[in-house]
Amino acid sequence: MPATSRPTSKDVAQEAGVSQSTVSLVMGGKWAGRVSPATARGVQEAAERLGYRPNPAARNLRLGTTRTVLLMVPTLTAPFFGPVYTGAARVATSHGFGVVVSTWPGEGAAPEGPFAAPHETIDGILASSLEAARFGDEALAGFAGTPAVMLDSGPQGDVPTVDFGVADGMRAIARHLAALGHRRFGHVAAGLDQWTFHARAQALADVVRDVPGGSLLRERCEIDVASAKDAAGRLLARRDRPSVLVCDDDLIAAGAYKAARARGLAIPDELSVTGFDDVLLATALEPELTTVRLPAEELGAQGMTALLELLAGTRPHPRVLPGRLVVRGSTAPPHQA
Amino acid sequence: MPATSRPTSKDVAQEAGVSQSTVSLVMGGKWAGRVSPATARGVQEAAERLGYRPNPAARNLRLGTTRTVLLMVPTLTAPFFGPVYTGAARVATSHGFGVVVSTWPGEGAAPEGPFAAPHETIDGILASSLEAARFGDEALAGFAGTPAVMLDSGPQGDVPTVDFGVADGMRAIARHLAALGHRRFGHVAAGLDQWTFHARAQALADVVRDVPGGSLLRERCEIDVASAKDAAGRLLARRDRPSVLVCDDDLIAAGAYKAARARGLAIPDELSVTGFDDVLLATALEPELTTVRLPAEELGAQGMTALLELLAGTRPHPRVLPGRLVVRGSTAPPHQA
DNA sequence: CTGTTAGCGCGTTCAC
DNA sequence: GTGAACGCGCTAACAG
Repeated sequence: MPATSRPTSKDVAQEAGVSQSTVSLVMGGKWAGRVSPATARGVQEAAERLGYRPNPAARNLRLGTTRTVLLMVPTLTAPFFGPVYTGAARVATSHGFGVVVSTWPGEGAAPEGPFAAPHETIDGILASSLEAARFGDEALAGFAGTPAVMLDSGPQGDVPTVDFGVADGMRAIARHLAALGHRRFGHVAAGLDQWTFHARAQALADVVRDVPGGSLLRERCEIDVASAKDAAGRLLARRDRPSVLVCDDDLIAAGAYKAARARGLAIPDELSVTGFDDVLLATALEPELTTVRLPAEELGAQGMTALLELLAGTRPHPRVLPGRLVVRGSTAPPHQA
Repeated sequence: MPATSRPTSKDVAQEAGVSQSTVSLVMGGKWAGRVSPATARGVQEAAERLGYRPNPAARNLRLGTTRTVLLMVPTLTAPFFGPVYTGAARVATSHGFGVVVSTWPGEGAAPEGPFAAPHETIDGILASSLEAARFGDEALAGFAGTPAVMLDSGPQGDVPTVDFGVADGMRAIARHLAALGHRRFGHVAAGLDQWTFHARAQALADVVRDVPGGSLLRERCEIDVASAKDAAGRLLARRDRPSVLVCDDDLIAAGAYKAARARGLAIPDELSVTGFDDVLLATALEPELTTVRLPAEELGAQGMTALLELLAGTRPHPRVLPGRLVVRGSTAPPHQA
């Protein structure tokens, strides 16, 4: 056969002098007691010799399944989502599944037809960190029929979820700060319409309300260092300047560091700063950042586990992954002004 | 039909009262002058009503093409590869292609059969940052037949490549440092057997050799903050301590910062530090890092462009993307001891 | 133990 | 302008 096109199972059958079905059985690895060892080895050798590999498209068509799931994330540029993939891929691999990643289609890219995103043939979807604005159109119409699990997107109607215990995490931060003696809280909040950020804001407000003499100011920003620096700067410029900046994300905290430095405020002696997520950056900063560790890899792993259950016909229970307060060097009792 | 299984083109045909081929023509968008507008609209409405989407597996099998390419990277946890994906996806999308990501199979995971990595049906492969050790087995046997482009893996035999001008970048750093008056160079090198790191080491050595009275010490480490801190610490503990630490990666530079801080050395007054890549971290550090900006997104974009050319039958020319020296606050003339 | 047969859903001839 | 028939490569029944 020409070298230009790949050999098919028919070619292998011919080469080995058997029928296609025998080839299929041998390649499928389930010839135990159905094909003679001699014949099987002959087939394997023929396949090897020809460099044969089953055509996945044909296999998928016949089987109606691809053993592949799609992980959709808002972006791969943010440091948070790499580990999510890693966790998902680990679990998937151990069950003979593959994972492909896609990012949510951008603003401009009008999805042609319902759910144009994956060119892929997939068995299920892991949808991470969905924006609230997307729920209506996509989560319902988009996934149409495809088994899906939503990650880090808050409690949903009828689709299984895996979420972080962000409220508990934020409360832990706030209580840690209150115990240190802080009263004037500044919240540098992510300006994204996502469940997780709403939950963080709510939890922080709840705790501060119960702090005697407690006050809370809020500024919103993008999740990038420059924007966060601006927002933090606005907070620090006030006469009633907060003694602590509670940031919705470690990246935002990095911006807060820069704003503090720009005003000559020492961390943690004159200003405490906290982050959220505990990405790599948190320990690269000086001083190292007090933050809440969100088990991103575990999110991917648990999500995949739930999706696999779903594909197997079981209805997975909702999962909540606790965040853990990690106290490092960026928090201290407030400066006595 | 039952709600459990997705509608097929046959269902649409029946619903619209036409034949399958008519449906195929209309859905394919090429019914210009072959199907009456009235019929076409009827088909489209029927498809809409049923929520019909062509079965990708069947389409792939028939067409022999998937309009999907695979991007393989060493890891998604490192901050560098997100932008690579973004750039590749941007170009692919504009040509009607999709991108799926995979990481190189881990050490333990023995690839079953030749190239087990993608469960996917793909038209081509973008292989990024291959380790030299992998070349023999994978690059040759692995891609067997599949059109591939190698990214950031150095010049290859017969497969098209896109690389960074890392040697030029490293020379720019070294000359910048030499011009500031530095003589004692320390190289905190990544202990990975990749082309890019060999090229960096070579370029640095070349420049230092031509610096009058120049000396060069080298320590290797993993690409993570803790390991880099150790390696940098070993360099700083020497009697003939370098006046500058040239780091193979921004992450490594972050470790160098910590080592410096641990020894009470002020950056840049008592010690200069440089990075490589210019990831997000570079501007989050204090002082901001002097580094070489590697256009990661452009790497993905150019790689995809080359792969698309390859798929179209053209032989793409090798591409080299220049790195640009970005001088920030972490470099200064050496301290007069 | 092995070979023959049928059909997954689609796109594309070729008749009408 | 439209429909019937065929085959992509594979696997699962069923015969032998």
